[in-house]
Amino acid sequence: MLQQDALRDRIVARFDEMSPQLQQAARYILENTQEVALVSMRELARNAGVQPATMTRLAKFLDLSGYEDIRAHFSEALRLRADGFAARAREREGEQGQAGSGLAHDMLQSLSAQIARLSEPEALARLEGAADLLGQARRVYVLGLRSCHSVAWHFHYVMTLLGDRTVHLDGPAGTGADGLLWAGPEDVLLVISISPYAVQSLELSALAREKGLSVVAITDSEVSPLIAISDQVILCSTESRTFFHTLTPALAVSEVLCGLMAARDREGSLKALQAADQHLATLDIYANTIPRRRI
Amino acid sequence: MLQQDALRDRIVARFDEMSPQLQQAARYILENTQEVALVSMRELARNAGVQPATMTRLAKFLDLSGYEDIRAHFSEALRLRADGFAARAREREGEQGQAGSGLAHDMLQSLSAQIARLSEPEALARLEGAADLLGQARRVYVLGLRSCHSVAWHFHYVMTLLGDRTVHLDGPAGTGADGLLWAGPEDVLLVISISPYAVQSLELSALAREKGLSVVAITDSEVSPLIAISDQVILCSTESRTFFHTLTPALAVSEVLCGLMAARDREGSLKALQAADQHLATLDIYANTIPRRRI
DNA sequence: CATCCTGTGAAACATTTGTTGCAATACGCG
DNA sequence: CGCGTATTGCAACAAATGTTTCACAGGATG
Repeated sequence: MLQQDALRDRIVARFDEMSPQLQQAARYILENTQEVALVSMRELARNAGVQPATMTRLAKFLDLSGYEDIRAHFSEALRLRADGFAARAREREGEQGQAGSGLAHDMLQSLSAQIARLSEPEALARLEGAADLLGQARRVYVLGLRSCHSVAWHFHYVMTLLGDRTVHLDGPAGTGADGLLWAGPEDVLLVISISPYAVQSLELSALAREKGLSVVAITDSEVSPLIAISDQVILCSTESRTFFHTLTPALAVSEVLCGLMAARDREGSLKALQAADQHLATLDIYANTIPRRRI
Repeated sequence: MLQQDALRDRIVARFDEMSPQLQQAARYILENTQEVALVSMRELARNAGVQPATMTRLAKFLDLSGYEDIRAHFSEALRLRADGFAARAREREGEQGQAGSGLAHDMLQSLSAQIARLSEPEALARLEGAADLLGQARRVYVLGLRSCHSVAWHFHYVMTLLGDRTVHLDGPAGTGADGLLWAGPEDVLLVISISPYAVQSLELSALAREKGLSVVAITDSEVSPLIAISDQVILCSTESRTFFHTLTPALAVSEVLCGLMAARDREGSLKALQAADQHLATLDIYANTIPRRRI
């Protein structure tokens, strides 16, 4: 256990002052950390050869309000560890009076973990597979509606800098779907959709499939309706402590896909980017200082 | 998840036969596996937005004797997973040297770290400050062009679900800027811009400032031109191992801002979201299965 | 239209949980 | 030995858990 663990340290530090029974309980906890999170206090006490009350007393002895605090602590530790998340101690010591003051911190930690989880071997394999498919396509149609628009658009935008192979299936006046008109079996549809799934995204994906396109899906669950009709699926978490779903992991996925595709053809990508740079330069799109006002 | 997981597979396999409520429960379990082991059934049900009884019913549906079987299974999985963690970490170190194929892994690790860095005290303080300012505004104008469009739009989209205070400064036919016409000192401009900075973003921000608006900026550097004209600045890294900049941290920031603002007024937010849900439901925007084709 | 059926929410249920008060015990010290 | 203190076990407690039951709503079927 690499991470700093305040509670664990406290137990060790005060171990000598404890009564024999408390020591027995404490010893068992130290040696079976994860059990604390996984079983009830009574069962833990049973396994430790100790009375249930002793666990409560141990908690009080450690200046905690009750056994629940012990469990909460080790639960959190286990959560983080199972996340495969590089140990980052959560110091909850100073809970500010403000409601939701720790929210930002929690959200960011959680996002960081969710993205880290994407770098597990299985997810990586899926990313590679998807990049393969997208890389071979004659044209890549990108579809993401409502909340997923941001991801779809960003993917399209980046790919635009690398060439003109991508088509964004969106547009004013509901003409988005028209883009599929000339699509065929050599093409690929990249669809991003999370629960609740926009009907139109599902319909268009099904249509694309019928037209013979391959389908790559970025979605949120193994039971997403997109799974059935997709050749490659990338799953990303959307859980958030807020009222809404997060799209940050999905965006990360789309950026990785762009990165992988660009890496397949370094030469071409560089040349394309130079062309894009030049194009944008002649249009005076960018600046580094606040421009004086043209009146 | 490398290991075979019979129960998980069974859930996925029989998902289609489930009733909507069962599906919702099953979906949550699939996406939050570890929570099953760590919290009580009732709490799990609460988080999944489902009645406690539904969890029991799900267990029965899966031919188990009760919910306890589900928990036992995922507990065991988590136990194994946590045990295997040390080994896996060592594996990960070994993989580092690989070229090309490690790109995805590197990118994700790096993104994870960048976001984690945002939860440092100073960044958190800035986030709180920005949320304060945005929360007090009569109206929030959101501006993000080119690559930053995705972030701006996502912020606007989420805030739309919470009310009608935000105005997205973008639109077809170059009319985006017109939105500022009626803006005044009680309003706030949220501008997202990273290097290279779009001229128009800078111009509009300067204009907003002249009209008396407060300015909150999400940008990438302490020497960003936006710093000079902003009341609150949130810095986020855009470094990436690819040819392009990453916007994932910026998106994370925007989601945190949304989260903070929603948390200030839980009541109002919940009510607004319910209204939005109802609105979208009556429009039949969403579905959970691929719709049969309307011919 | 009546009828069945399935899916759902709410309430009641027995059980288990974590906690606490109290008596029994062990132990140190004069 | 006697006494006081600290530790322990036990039993009772309220709160929660997981389960079951029942009634109702909505859709299909005859």
